[in-house]
Amino acid sequence: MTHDQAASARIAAELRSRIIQGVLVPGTRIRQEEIAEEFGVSRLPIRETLRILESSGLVTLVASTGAWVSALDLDECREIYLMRERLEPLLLRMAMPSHTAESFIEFEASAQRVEAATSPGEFLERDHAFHRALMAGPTTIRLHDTVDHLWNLTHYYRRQLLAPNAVTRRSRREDIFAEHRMILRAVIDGDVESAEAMLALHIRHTRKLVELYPEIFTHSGAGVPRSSR
Amino acid sequence: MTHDQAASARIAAELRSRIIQGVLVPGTRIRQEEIAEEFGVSRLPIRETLRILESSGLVTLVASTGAWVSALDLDECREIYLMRERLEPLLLRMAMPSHTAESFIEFEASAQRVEAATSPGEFLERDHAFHRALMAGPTTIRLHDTVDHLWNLTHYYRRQLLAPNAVTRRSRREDIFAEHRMILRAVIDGDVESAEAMLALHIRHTRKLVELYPEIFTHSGAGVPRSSR
DNA sequence: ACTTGTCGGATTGGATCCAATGACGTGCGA
DNA sequence: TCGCACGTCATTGGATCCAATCCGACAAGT
Repeated sequence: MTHDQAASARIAAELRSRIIQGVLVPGTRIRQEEIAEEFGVSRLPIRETLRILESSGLVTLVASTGAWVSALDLDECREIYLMRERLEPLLLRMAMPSHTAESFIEFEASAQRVEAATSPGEFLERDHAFHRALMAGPTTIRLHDTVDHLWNLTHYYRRQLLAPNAVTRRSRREDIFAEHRMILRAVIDGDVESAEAMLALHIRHTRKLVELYPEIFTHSGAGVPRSSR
Repeated sequence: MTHDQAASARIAAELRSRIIQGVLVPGTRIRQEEIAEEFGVSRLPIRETLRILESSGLVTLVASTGAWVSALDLDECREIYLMRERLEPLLLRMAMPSHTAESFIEFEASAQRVEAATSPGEFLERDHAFHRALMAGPTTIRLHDTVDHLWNLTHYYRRQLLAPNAVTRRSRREDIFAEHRMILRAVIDGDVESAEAMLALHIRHTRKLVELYPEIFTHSGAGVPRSSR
């Protein structure tokens, strides 16, 4: 079939993936023609793609000038974490009624996979999978999208936090595992209040860690337009 | 100047305004050519406009088929209210440190204007202004945008709730005023915890009211594609 | 030497034109 | 009379072409 979905949406998904995986570093310029050539389409769908990414905050575009991968500063990152501290517990609460005994087994396995991760990339991937599994509910599309969106916005910096510095990785690693187990325990017990509180604390701890390493927000490129949305 | 901002963004803002003001009813189809002709531009910027509105959930577009103003059902509306119950108190908390004595005076005046509103449209307008004023902070762009977005998504239904039925309007009116005053009192006292709790309760009460009148979600148009995001 | 004005290339924004897909209506057959 | 298939038509999706804007370099003047 010629287009199982619109080209703009498909390319937007691909670019989003590159941005959150750090292939496209915040601050780098995006030239329409370059992307168009790579995907073998005209510039037109690319323009639509950039509008989509802009309205979700991943790309900052200046009229008649160009598009850049949005960069966050520490305050914005903190703000996003604060939002996650409020929203993810809510999402977890709404997902919990639909969990079953089979879900719990899968959650345990997922938590095990996080602990068995050997590389930062693997860890990030599996950690995200664990959180997504816990909060996967049938009837919360918008909330789920919002949470996913917030996660995407900070994914690059989370990776920065883990990748270069073995110290931050070591010190926090065991804490994260313990927190995961406590969240999982509360979920299995059906204790909504504990699960919410523990998940909020989990995110809060990560935020505190981010605030300890503000140097990950110093992008070398000086002329990077800041995000406007 | 030929374009102080991009045409797609300008038209997106206009259409958004029409949707939240109820000029464009949820479920109505949007034909690109029609809009293009009205604004005196080609279909191209309209396409970008629709992508923008889609990614913010106001418009649902089906590949090669068309675009419709997104319609909510009761569950989605409840979900959005639950998100607001979590996020708006956070935004209020973050805004409070920047408030001054002059702000307080303006808040009082704004609350008075809400109570003096004579028509449903006026009431909605002033109520929104009051909430926005309370939560206007300098350093919370993304949170503010998210809250504003959630507000937009339910604006039409809030209007529906007030407009036709004098009973719901009467019964809740005094409660709303009282809650506004209690929130304002807490804000002026600098009591963050009370302000957060009271605002959450305020939103919760409105949600409960919405849940009492599910008939506002019965859109006559049968073939309306549901929102996917 | 530094600032300022101007010119040129590169890049984005928009309009028109063409192809492809989905929907609706009609006609044929059971 | 009802159901299915086919053909036409309206509408969307994409490509190419043209105009407007912005950035950088070069040159001239102070």
